[in-house]
Amino acid sequence: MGEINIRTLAKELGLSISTISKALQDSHEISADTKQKVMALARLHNYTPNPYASSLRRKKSNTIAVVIPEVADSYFSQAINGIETVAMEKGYHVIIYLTHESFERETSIIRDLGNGRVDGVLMSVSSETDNFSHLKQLYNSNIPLVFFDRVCEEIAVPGIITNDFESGYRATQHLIESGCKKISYLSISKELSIISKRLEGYKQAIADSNGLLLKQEVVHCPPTTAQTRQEIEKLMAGDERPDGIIASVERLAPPVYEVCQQLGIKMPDELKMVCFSNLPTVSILNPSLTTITQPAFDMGKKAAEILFSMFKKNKPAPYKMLTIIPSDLIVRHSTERQ
Amino acid sequence: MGEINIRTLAKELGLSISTISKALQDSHEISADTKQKVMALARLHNYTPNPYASSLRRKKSNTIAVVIPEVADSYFSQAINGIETVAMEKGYHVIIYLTHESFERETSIIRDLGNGRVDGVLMSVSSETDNFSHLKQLYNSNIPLVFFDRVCEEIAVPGIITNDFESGYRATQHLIESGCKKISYLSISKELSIISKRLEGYKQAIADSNGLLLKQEVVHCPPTTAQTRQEIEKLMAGDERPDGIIASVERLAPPVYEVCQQLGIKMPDELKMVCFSNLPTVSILNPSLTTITQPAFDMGKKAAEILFSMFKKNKPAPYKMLTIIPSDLIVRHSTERQ
DNA sequence: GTGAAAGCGCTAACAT
DNA sequence: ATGTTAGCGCTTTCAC
Repeated sequence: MGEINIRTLAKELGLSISTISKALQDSHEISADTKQKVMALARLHNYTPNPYASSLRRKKSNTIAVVIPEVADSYFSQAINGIETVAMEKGYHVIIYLTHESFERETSIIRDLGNGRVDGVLMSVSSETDNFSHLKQLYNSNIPLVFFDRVCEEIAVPGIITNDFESGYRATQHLIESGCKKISYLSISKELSIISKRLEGYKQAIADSNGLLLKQEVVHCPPTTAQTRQEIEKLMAGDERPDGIIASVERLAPPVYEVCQQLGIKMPDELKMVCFSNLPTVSILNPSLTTITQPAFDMGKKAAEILFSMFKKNKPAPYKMLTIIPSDLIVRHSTERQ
Repeated sequence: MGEINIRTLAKELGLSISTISKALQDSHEISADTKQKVMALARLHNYTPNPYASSLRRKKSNTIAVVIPEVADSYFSQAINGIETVAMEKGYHVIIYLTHESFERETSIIRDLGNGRVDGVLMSVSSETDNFSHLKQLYNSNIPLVFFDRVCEEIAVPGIITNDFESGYRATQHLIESGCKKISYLSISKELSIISKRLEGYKQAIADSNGLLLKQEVVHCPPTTAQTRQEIEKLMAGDERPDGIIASVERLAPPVYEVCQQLGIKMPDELKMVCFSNLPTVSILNPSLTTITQPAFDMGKKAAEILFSMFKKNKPAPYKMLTIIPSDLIVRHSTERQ
């Protein structure tokens, strides 16, 4: 830490500490002349007030936490861009915490967030999370909390989501219209709100397709790539293999392509797929991949905006308000009708 | 911020403030019995010491900054995972700052980092950066700094890099061996160390292929997707279009595929490409993409480890030490010889 | 328009 | 083994 502080500046200018402080904050109590001098000296020394002293005194950290399962994921990294846009604009700092889909890590991260380190928390819950006491505790410590994408309905705070049910429905309907008779749904969690809503949409679409005799099936994909790959091999090597797949998150698409290549299954002839994905390369895959594309940047941006609105004390807390930003179904070759 | 603090605990237990503080730090001065009671009460109230008060007193923030151009990039997001692994283990917090390749943003971020907010900085410089006074200033304020990937050679601090020259050489050599006669190099910056080293490798490989009469050409790709797309269209629609491309960063690959599709240029028959990329989807592209794959996670991890080693005062500063972790050339169909 | 002084919550000498 | 106290660097009342 630098050895020059507000006291040094005060001495150097023959002014009091409080005058320096006020001048640096451009207070109207201070004469233009003094402000000039103070600012100039501060710039000269490359001085900015110690953020920890300032935060301690003000009881405000100018920092928010973003708690997500993974950063190497196009949805989350784009959401971070949205969050960072508004944080930057407001002069806030963003601490990133990664749970790697582990309940234990999530718990220990959240428990460390109630002590004033951050002014607010933006969060997407891990796929393992089925107990919410850590979140309730955070909620009870009165620190503003906003969920995005993977919300937790047990906690009465705002959430930014996309139209997951409808997206699951449209994806499935699209596969049915493309001629699929047996559609499998690749899941990653029984707990996650988004995954189950997408699943409900899928089920509803199948139910609504009376008379088309569609088989349905939910395949649970484990967290590691290798395990997921095995699960998909098992699925595709079986006698009753599907002719349509809904992949509920982007990391599930590559193993499907790989298994198809390995087993000589032709897409879209023998298998059609829709994937929830924001990857920039979906359009140049072989075949190009039909996707449900989420408004990741906008969801992150909106979540941050709502969090910042909660910082204004006078404003009433937006109790459990849900903001829905719709996703797009983008049709490409992986679902082309034969 | 919570209203319960160390004083509350002290009163509640009839002990002094300092006893509480020491007990919470598991000091050997405190009896096992007292520790028990203190820990229990702290847990009951979900109390942890105010990090800002603690940081102010200790002159240590337990926080590091990661300054990168972009997070929605597989290299940087994987590097963050490596950084986070070691930060988590050491009980450190990670603040992310995004420059979006803007020199101005980079400068203002760095200028705000000399005041004790973080104990150290990990950084990859922006492609616009050609003046290093902000970095020198940070260096002069004695806060530990480590570069990874995009290092700045003007500053005498450690850097973690990969074998960029050799990778550029091998990529080019591979294209030559696959029969290319005119190889274009897609650049994103004239300043960036990594880009120019890869470029030198490219030039050297061409120079070393005496007698094969290879044409070379460097195409500069602007920051936006649309502009890059135009640049590549111009390149590929021209009379003397290349039969080989080295794409120096991953975001340059999709537009090449798209332009080829649009103009009916067949890969790898009429155009072969090698791309510096860590995208998980390269193997399922059409055709699958030959890549130089960087050890992103390991580079992030190593950078963090070196930064943490600099925190130990007794250790000598690792003056301008360069750590090189090699990349892999992974051959796929985009460079298949006809 | 400027200054003196209290105190944010904590840690670490230094008592005892 | 426990307690007293100074002070980290800053902001903010309150006085002048």
